[in-house]
Amino acid sequence: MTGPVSSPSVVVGRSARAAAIVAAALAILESEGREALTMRRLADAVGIRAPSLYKHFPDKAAVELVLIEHGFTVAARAFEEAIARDGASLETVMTAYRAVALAHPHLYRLMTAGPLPRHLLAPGVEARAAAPLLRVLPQPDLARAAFAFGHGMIMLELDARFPPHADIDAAWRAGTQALQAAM
Amino acid sequence: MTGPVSSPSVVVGRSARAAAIVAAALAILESEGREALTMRRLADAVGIRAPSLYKHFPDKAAVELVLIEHGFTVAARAFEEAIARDGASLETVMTAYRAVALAHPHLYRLMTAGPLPRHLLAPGVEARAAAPLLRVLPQPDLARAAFAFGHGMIMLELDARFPPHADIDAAWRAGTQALQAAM
DNA sequence: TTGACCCGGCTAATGGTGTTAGCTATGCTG
DNA sequence: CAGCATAGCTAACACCATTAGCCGGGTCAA
Repeated sequence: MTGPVSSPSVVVGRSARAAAIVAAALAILESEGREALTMRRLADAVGIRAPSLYKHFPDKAAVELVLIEHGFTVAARAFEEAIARDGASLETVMTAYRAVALAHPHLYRLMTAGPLPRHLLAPGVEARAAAPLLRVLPQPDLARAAFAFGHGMIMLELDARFPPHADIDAAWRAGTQALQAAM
Repeated sequence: MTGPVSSPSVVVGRSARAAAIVAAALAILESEGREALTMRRLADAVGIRAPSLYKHFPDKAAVELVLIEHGFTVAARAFEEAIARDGASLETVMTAYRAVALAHPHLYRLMTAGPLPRHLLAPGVEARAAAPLLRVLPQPDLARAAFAFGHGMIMLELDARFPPHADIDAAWRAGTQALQAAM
């Protein structure tokens, strides 16, 4: 089950049509996954023909890039709210990380699939999402280890790569506590 | 840089043609990545037409499955040799994990891309690759955390997701030591 | 020896993908 | 009012995995 489709936050400065395209793309992605997000399908959802999409975006990657930026913003907000609510601890951030990734699995996959075209990403978007983890875990090496741990856990959980009987909550706790203790 | 293309180990019981197809598929995958592995390209490499591949494999996923099994075997051997050489420690296994993944990045990506069709996998192949980690880290929850940490580190490194100045070796050490200390 | 059969090639074609070229209508602007 | 950019359209291209159907050659049995 995916969470409710939030309206895209990365729409400012775009034409109404472009914003509608992004909204439709996000809806398709979140409900049916990356494979379902084709240019024809997207055009259908907006009520135009596929080639007309290229009047608003240079290619499919450009649409996906906007979705990725949206994903970073959603994640950043989730981390910030979690810290405000539950305090600035590693456990808070890791719990929020898992929650937001599982609430938007297809978006999370898109965000982390393959190399990230950093030079095309709006500046600050990535840094804002990374900041909360660095705040609760200031040592850079340990922060990267924690990031990798969380990312790996999510991917393995999403891909059902753990054995069926595995206690995923316990694995999260064990890893988080190990990193916590190393601070 | 990918390592040298090892000859596929999962070829027993196949016709010579099928074995040649698997060998060519592995060569294409390891040298050019998953996108380059198309049925036409694969058929070209073997010297036949694409539809003729279907006389030997039901579909493309079946070819990829053999490559995945090969990857598990390669990884398992690497772990076993590392333990025999350097002793059964978590650090040994983690180092071997990273080494084998970086030596075969495209194969590693294929192995870990999306859900694993366990019911189609030859029995024991996955368990053999998982055994060394469970040996050096018997607590299941911590072992899963270590697996996730290693997998996450590899994916982030392969996708150049860490900032350019990041000390990836140090992050591996930090995470490994944290898990080690939690045993 | 001849017939049947199956194996492993082939060509042609289908429906999908992203994308480009080129036409046209609408509406804003000088 | 002329001109031009905008944003739609159809047709088409190259590629993808895959299927249908044909055919030659080898094997094996009668």
